[in-house]
Amino acid sequence: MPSTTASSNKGPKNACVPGAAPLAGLDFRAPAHALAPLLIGVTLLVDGVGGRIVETEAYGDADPASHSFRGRTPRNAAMFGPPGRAYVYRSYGVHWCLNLVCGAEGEGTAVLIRALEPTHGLEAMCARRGLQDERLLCAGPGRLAQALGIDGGFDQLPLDAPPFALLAPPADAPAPQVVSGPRIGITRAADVPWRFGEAGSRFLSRPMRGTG
DNA sequence: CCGGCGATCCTCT
DNA sequence: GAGGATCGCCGGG
Repeated sequence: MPSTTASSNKGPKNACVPGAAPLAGLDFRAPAHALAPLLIGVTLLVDGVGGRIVETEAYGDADPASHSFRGRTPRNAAMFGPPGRAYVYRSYGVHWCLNLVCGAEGEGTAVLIRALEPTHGLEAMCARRGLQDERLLCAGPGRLAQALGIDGGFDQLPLDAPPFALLAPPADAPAPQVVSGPRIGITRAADVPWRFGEAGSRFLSRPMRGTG
């Protein structure tokens, strides 16, 4: 169904940018705790490889668990830049982890992508991970970064252009049931229920215990 | 199935 | 100089 009334001012901001990848209709100016559950069910691709987001965590303004809590540093600079870009950091000196910067510019908020249901480029992901087991390909922030080939060179890259792509779920797809619970692997603000996941998904990094 | 620990490196105290 | 927004392996129950 071609629309002759083309682009209204309600459309995505990047709708007319040549070469721009879709942003799945998401508004990255939203606060992290509001955006994080909306990302469940969205497909995340890097160079066409990736899957459906099934687990996220919000890291907010004045959040003691956030890398941005003690102010801007060289490592977390991406968090204080414009929303809609990547923040990639190295964890435990070994793993890379991907965040999507959101909120107001300079606020220092982001959403950590914790798990994907693999859907695109299974062969490439298995090769990078050295695994056959589909369930473990992207079940964790370090695992999914390895599967998608994400490293420090992806820090600060915009999410609305290659190699990144964010695809909204099909219009006829049932909305995923999203549950929340405490975030994983942190010591401060450990009770804040800012971990979000698709209920019943077998691709989570760990089972969701929390309430819906 | 579960808990413990080493890897590995950079950041901030 | 300590400690991670982690992972995978090892050992024991």
